[in-house]
Amino acid sequence: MSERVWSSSVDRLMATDLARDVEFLNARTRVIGTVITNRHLGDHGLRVRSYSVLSLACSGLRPTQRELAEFLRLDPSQIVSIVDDLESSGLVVRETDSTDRRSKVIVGTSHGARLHREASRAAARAEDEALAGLTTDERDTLRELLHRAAFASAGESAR
Amino acid sequence: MSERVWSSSVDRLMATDLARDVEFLNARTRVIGTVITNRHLGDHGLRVRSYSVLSLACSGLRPTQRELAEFLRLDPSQIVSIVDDLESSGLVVRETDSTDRRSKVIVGTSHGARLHREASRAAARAEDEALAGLTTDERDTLRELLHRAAFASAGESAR
DNA sequence: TATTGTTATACTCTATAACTATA
DNA sequence: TATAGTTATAGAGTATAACAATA
Repeated sequence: MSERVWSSSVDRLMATDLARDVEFLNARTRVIGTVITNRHLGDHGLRVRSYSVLSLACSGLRPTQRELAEFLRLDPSQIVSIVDDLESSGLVVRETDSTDRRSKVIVGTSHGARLHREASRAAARAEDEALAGLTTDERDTLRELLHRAAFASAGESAR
Repeated sequence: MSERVWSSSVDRLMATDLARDVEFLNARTRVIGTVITNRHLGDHGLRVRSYSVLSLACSGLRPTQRELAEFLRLDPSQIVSIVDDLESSGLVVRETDSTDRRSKVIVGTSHGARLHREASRAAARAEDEALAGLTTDERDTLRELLHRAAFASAGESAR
């Protein structure tokens, strides 16, 4: 069996209502997951947000900055600095959309694609570490339910 | 059936690997959930973090600030300012632990308990809104899996 | 010596408004 | 008139170190 890893202070409070609150559980899971993932991605000079943008840039779908912002739920102005960093590192390039010269399409370079392949393995290891304690089936169920929650929640189109 | 609420830009990118990444899905779900929950809690002058502290203070378990920090995965110094705010609003009080005078136990006042009852209903409505699209059974499953992920992930006891 | 709460500080993340160039 | 990207700025959240009181 797995050993106890948190102090008694923590499981003493697990009897509270808050410990059954999805918003709280989501927040706590995310803090833990982000710390672990940033640590793994840090070996490749990336963090969660920059990895996400690089991943979409290397998907072949040629997203615009506006699409990145909506998908990642970040403000368009935040995308600017993330793309600036990735571009100055030679991982992605901005291409002006030929059909709408206002839009800029973000595409990964060959260097970016190579780094993304390495980083995605690091991200997978981070996920594996963060979800230790869940079986493979349970991880798939969690993924499916989070996917629905992340994309099906109506009405909250923006801030 | 529910109508489409996100633009085509978003579901165009749902075919990417990132859309199956638990860390990303968790982040997106949390952003949506936090926005919704903060909006509901704002009617009572609370936000997610202050509501969490108030909730534990009103649990009857008399948590110390250190316990709050570990359970909520916040730095002890962050607890200070949250408790300062709640205390200056008359919602909680600091009581010096009689068995260890270094520790301060945070307990809700009667005013705090009353506000917490109202706020917990607001939080429940927020959860209901954030998880629209999931059935009751699915919400319970999500709650259970997040609970395991939030508390079972070993090794990441602190920074 | 070690721990609890506290203060101070810096850094990251998030939110808002205004500007430019294109449509 | 509206939209994509950009800049600037402020606020919220997070991380780190040092200190006083107590153990």
